[in-house]
Amino acid sequence: MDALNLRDRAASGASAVVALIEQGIADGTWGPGTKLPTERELEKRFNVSRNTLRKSLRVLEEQGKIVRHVGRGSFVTSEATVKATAEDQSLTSRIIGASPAEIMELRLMVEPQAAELAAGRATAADLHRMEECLAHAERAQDVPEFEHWDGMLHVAIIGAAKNGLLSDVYDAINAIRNQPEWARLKVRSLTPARRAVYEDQHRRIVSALKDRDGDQARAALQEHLLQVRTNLLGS
Amino acid sequence: MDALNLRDRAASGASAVVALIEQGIADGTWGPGTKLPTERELEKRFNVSRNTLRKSLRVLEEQGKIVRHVGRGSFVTSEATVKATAEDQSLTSRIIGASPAEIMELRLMVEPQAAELAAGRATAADLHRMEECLAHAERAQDVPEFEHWDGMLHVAIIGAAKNGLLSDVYDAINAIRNQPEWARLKVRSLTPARRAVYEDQHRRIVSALKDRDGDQARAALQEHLLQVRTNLLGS
DNA sequence: CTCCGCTGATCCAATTATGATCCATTATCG
DNA sequence: CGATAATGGATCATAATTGGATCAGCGGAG
Repeated sequence: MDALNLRDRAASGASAVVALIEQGIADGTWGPGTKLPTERELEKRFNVSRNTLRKSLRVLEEQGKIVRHVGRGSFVTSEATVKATAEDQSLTSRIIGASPAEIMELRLMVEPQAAELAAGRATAADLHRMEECLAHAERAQDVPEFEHWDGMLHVAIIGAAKNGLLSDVYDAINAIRNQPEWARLKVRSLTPARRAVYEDQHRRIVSALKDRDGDQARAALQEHLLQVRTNLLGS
Repeated sequence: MDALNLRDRAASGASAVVALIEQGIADGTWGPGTKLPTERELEKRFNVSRNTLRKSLRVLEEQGKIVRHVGRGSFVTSEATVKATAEDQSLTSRIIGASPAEIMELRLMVEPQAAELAAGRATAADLHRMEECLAHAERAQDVPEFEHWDGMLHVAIIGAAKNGLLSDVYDAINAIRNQPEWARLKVRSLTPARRAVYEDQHRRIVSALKDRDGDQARAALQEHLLQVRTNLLGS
């Protein structure tokens, strides 16, 4: 089983291929007017059958993002990149238009201090919930599942700070974090080794909270987030 | 929130799973029209049998929160998504319901660190805007006018941190200045003596920013906010 | 003990993906 | 020009995926 096979990922299928190609157009891999690789090439690159690949290309063609000519190839429309970026910004602009760098910066501002507060305010139920998130995360079979419980843990920590407004704000941030684009970023950056590091850091954070050690909790969470940021965005 | 608690009482029931999935939809884990993991995936993730999982899904389907198609999968309803996004966008309205104590706590978390960032990122225009706010505030004839320029100054400082997401969040918090209840609280607490103290603190903050002294800026803003909190809420 | 809910297993039906084959059009080169 | 290769277009039988449904068994609550 090739781990890189799209086929055995949860998000496999034609729509996933559409997203990948859209991203390639958006990020400039295939600029305006350039020729895409041949279908028989893309089929191998994305590890899908040619039929599936062709279905994806048809979607992109109907969206006007590419044009196809028999015997010549498929080409990115000149306005496709404009469309793609405009779409991205309209879909995500409101609160969602934040860059991963901005999000991580905000999280680094808020979460460590929230952890410090949580150390003094967390109830037994809060701590227990965190333990459960830890357990679930460590039992997770794949990246999305791990991410799910990872997110829940952070939510639990924020919640333990007993500031409803803070929780609301964090929920808004979390909603951004769950955008597909951001998810892709996370999946790419989460190697098994890094996941092990995260689990260790998580344990340390929760441990500090259980010890009611605010300084330790703040430091541990800050260290964790700095690690996450480095892994996500590079140093 | 209690969903996780329910799970470990050896009674990991269908209702608990419903709550978990509802939360996943609410917090954006499974957002707009996205496809839920397959039943055989969710059954493993939540550690329940497929029958139980399916019972939960049926509840969610009857609530109109998801739709299911044989051979395709289960999808979050756009209606459910609207609810989720509505939650995001009504962040402002929820903030209005937040207590002054919560708001001040959040401001104390965010603003000092934002000031530290602003020290390194503020443009000449940013600093000039702050100076203007200072001048206007000191020339203010009454409390509401002073409050206006006071608020603008804080917005300017946040803006100088050059984090659009942070600015958005702060704008939402700041919107509360228009709320009658909050305004009344401020009017009561703003004596001439305190206003003089604020003006002095403001000057020190801006001065530190102009000196590019992040530590000083953070400390000054923190001191200021602690003072404000004390005046507003009592020690 | 009985009842109810959860489990694990099995089979079914709808949908999608696959792999192979052949066709139509265009590009390349002698 | 003409032959050949390359490329998109199309179809089909088969396999894999996924929700739908049922059933016997098990275990705790009443």
